[in-house]
Amino acid sequence: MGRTDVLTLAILGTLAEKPLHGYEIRKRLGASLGPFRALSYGSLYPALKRMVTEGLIEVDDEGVEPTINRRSRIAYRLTDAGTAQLTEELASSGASSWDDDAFDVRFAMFERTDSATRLRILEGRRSRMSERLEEISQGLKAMRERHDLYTAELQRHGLERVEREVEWLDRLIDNERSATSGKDDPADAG
Amino acid sequence: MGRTDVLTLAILGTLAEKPLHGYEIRKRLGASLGPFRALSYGSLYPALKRMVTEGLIEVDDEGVEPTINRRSRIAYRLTDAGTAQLTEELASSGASSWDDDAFDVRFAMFERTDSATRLRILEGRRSRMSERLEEISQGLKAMRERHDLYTAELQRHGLERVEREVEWLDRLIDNERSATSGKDDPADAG
DNA sequence: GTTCGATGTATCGGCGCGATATAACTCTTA
DNA sequence: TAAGAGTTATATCGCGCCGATACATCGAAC
Repeated sequence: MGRTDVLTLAILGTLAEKPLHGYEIRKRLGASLGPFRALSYGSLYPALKRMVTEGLIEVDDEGVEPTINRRSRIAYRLTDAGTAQLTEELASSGASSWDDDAFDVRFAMFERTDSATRLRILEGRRSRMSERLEEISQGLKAMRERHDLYTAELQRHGLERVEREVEWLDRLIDNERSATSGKDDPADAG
Repeated sequence: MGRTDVLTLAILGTLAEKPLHGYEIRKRLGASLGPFRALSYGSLYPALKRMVTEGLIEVDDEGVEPTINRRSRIAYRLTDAGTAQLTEELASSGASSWDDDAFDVRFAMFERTDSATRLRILEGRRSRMSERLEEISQGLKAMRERHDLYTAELQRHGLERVEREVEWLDRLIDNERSATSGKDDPADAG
């Protein structure tokens, strides 16, 4: 039941490298997912507390540098349960993995994801985008008689954006496939 | 003070053409803004009620087709106050007009917006996108040493998307300018 | 004749955002 | 050395919107 939500997964993944405090978690997440649409403190701090009570993370007293009396900061580290949950989640690829937000978070963790799962997620996302393509084309065709230039233009632009993403995904899927069939090289996407 | 929020504006704009009931409003909005990310009923129905108490819209008993006993449906029409607010809002172009969601809604109503305001909104959006471009490039440069291929690829894709939007906006701005300097032709963007 | 999908209104829980408060540290500059 | 700004850092609170859900009717297919 308790399917890990995107926020929890993102924090788990960020904490996997090393123990960090809230502010730094947010910064790193912002760097991974893009500077805008970084998660808010109003979500982050309550989530951290929740995750402590759930036993996924715990306060890290050890790592405090003993320079002087440091400013108040609370570092968190993964517990065994947290590590286990992250591992399990990274190996999974449910339909929720290709939602808009979830996909980006999952993709940012691809380096820690096995190749087979990477491929499944990319294909799932691709299929989702194909559905959108179809839906938008449908709507665009249906509004044929309606003569609002700007609305149509907005649709066309949306359509193009999705088309671009499909192309991008195709490129990544190709790389993933050839890397798998060959050795175990990381994908060279550029 | 009471700056019209996006949801209210969208409903106001949809109702401007003719009186409609909730379900139909949602459908039309979905057709304008794209089939996915259509607004939910959990937002729509409460908003309609709120707008009635605010005097922006009112229940439309008149327009009921007298065929037989129609299914329960509640059509709404704009009041004078609602029409006034829409008109005022359509002529404005505050910074909120180039937020992600707001911009799409405003753009979808461009046919009812005067050319000068159209241009100001397009330029505002363009400037917003330029800032993002800068931010992402900055972040991409800063993560130079960090060697996570997938994270970098995600950033690059995000960057490309924003670049595309800037190009799109430039095209529209050009059209708008030449239309203004020439006659009063609607933009021919294709 | 009944099952299915679309039409239609409505509410409720809850999550996450944006705003805001607070405060200590750091770097500049007068 | 002291003021001031900018960054680092934690925390909470209200509120808006979404997703799920419930319920009911209609038209068409089978």
